[in-house]
Amino acid sequence: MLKEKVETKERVLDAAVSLFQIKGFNGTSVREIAKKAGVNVANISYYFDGKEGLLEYIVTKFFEGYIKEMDKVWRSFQNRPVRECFGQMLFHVMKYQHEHREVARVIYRELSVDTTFIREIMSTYLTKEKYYLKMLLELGMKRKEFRHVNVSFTIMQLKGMMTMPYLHQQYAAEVLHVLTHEEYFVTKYTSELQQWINEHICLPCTPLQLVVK
Amino acid sequence: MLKEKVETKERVLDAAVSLFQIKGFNGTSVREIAKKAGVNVANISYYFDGKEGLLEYIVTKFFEGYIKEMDKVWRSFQNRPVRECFGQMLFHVMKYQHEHREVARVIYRELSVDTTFIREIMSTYLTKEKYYLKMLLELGMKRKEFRHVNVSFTIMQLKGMMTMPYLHQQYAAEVLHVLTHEEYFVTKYTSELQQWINEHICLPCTPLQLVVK
Amino acid sequence: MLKEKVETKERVLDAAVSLFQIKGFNGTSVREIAKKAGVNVANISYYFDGKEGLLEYIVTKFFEGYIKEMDKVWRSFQNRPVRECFGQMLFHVMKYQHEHREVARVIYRELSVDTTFIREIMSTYLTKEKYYLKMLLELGMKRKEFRHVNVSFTIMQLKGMMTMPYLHQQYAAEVLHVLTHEEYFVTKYTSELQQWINEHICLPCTPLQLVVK
Amino acid sequence: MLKEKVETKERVLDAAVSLFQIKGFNGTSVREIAKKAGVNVANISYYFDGKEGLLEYIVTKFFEGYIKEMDKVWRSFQNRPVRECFGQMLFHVMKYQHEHREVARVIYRELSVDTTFIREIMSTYLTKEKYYLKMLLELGMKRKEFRHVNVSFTIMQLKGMMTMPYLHQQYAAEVLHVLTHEEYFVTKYTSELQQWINEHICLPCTPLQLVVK
DNA sequence: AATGAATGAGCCTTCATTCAT
DNA sequence: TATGAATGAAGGCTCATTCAT
Repeated sequence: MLKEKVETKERVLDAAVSLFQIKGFNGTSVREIAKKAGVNVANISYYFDGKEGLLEYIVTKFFEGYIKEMDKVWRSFQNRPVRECFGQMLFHVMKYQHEHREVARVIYRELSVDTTFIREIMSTYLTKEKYYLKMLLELGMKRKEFRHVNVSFTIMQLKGMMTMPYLHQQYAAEVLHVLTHEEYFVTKYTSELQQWINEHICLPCTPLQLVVK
Repeated sequence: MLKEKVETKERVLDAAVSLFQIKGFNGTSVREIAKKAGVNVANISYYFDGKEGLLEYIVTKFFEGYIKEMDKVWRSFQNRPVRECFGQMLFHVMKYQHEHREVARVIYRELSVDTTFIREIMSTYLTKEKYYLKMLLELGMKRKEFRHVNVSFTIMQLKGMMTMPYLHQQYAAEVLHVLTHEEYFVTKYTSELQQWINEHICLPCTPLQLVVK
Repeated sequence: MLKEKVETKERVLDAAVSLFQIKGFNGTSVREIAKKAGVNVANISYYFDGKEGLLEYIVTKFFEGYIKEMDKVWRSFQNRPVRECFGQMLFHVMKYQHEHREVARVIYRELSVDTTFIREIMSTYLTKEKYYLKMLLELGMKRKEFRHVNVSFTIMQLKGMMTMPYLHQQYAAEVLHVLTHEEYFVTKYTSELQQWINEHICLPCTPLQLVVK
Repeated sequence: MLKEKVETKERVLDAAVSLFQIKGFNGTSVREIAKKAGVNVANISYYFDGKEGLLEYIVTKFFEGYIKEMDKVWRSFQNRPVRECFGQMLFHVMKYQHEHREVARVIYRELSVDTTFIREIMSTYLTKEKYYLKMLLELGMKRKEFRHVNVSFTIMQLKGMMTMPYLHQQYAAEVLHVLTHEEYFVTKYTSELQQWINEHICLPCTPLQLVVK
């Protein structure tokens, strides 16, 4: 049936993400995935053209949505205060990341290895992300909304803070006793980051209004 | 000769770290390591009791030194202003991490997978690290040096910022065009983090003196 | 094809028995087996879950049939003279052993090593075999058909004589110049054993009728 | 010291026999042997020229003593009744075997595999053993002491009964509950075998006197 | 005589993939 | 679309042995 067909692909994706997230891409075998998904191994090659293709599909889909979120914010805020746009961007990206937190954990880990595919991801999606952030920061600085900051360093710090709870979810849970998958967490953590922007980036006279959806 | 014997073990370690860092633990085969080290494969089992043991050796050694750095700072600063101790701790840990930046990349990546060994590392070294940070933060708050902050969130943000340039070294280089292995970088980035502490944690009246070495 | 599928498994079995018999279980590598069977090595793990599983399959199958033979005789002879049943049992077991003489050689050798699996085999099949023999001997003694003999010793002697030509087939051939695989041999040797039963176990008045099928 | 030197060789032998007996020759590694013996692995190659040489040493030593026992009996009994000589031979061989029962288990198992070395053993020691047995049997038949029996079959039966308790020591213990290492056992079992000779081989008029040392 | 380091060959198993069905 | 059989390559590990000391 038609329904079944779609399901197989979806079930493979779910199983793969769930396993990659815990054991890593190279630590997971296609047989495990197929078993967890309750389908035949050959389907993985059939639908994704191999294990590698499966990862590529997952990563690409994630970043496609990720950039779309940024794009959406950018297009709707173009002429308002930069700080608002920046805050909104942060908020929506965090929300998106939270909704795809298992995939995020997989991706942020795999981004740290050096393969051709990862380089491609960097030169497309991550460069695009950087473009948005840099543009906003520079615009804010130009408009005297933001202090003069080192763009790269700021992005690095921001990305470090943003990815930490999802990449190191287990550390958060077992060492810090913070359950990063809870709805409450992402809300609270995001406003901490927005506060950081306020303190660290915005010029003091005009504080950023926290806009939560 | 005595010198030779030590060399084999050391060469395996170097080769392993270098490869793990780029391809990941599971993405690297023992044969590759042995080949790169210019020694026989069997030496890996001989010296480290298998590939797993090799990783454990590397990780343990790194954290042993890591905690030692924190401990050293803690013992020499006990009765001075907390902000100084906190700043010194950050500085020395960043320095240590920079000196072992390849290992750091391996470790921060592997920390994100779920294995018995990683859980052990968390419950020993990372719990110890958290203990120091938490203690200092709470002491600072008690002494009215620090603002009242959420300890776990603060640690998460701090650790996110600290690990980012080394875990995602390639991203830093290729997307942000920041060469995180340069001496200059670590100095500059560390003072950014210290500034963050000043702004975000310290109460405004008494700014932290940046103490570099 | 259906025929092909069965063949692979069967060919592995044949090759394995043939090699185990000559070189021993531990002296045979899976690659040799696969090569001799003309199939890929991976099939051994695929079909038998590893080399160990292959042996277990062979041994279990052999003893399953072995006990079945004894059982069959037991069920059809229940109320006739014990000596007849005993003789029939010997005859059918020898016949079964002869038909599976290669497997028998493998098994009688491996039975002499100490592994968990072998202990399991002993506590199931060999205990069952002993049960039949003991029962018959005791029944015969009770009915005054048999002399009073030490059951354990008798079983040991009998089993020693029965297994010798197959376990030490090569000795039989090269030293004694007896070709134990010949049809003629098993017939002759079995009647010698039946004669032994007559002389050693049966009371003289009522000699056992040799019943050859 | 001198004492130590001898000890190393002896300790390797003891450890080897003990392990071979339980795990088989191919199932035992030289490292295990060295570890159990408490000596360095290289000593095995040093003293026995490799693992194979170790086995050859053990086997040869055993059979050297074995044949010596037969020879001794043969030389001292030459002109007395054959049955006595035959009985004495059986007795001394069983005694020798019992004293070297661990080695015996190793050897009888390894005799069943097909290697060049085993063929050599067969064509020397086992052929010699057969020569003695055959000679005695034929002499007895000639002198009308023995019934006319098939020499090869008789040897096969006899050897089967003789080796069974030592090769399948574990079977004897765990299935038949007979502890074949006990002094009592060998005495009792040997007289059973001598009785077998009486019944099966000797002509009834002149029974064999059981001579136990 | 005895050692510990080091080797190359080989071990069994598992991998991702393909193929006929 | 989905399967189970089958594959070649590669995985990590252990083997018996050698060598300088």
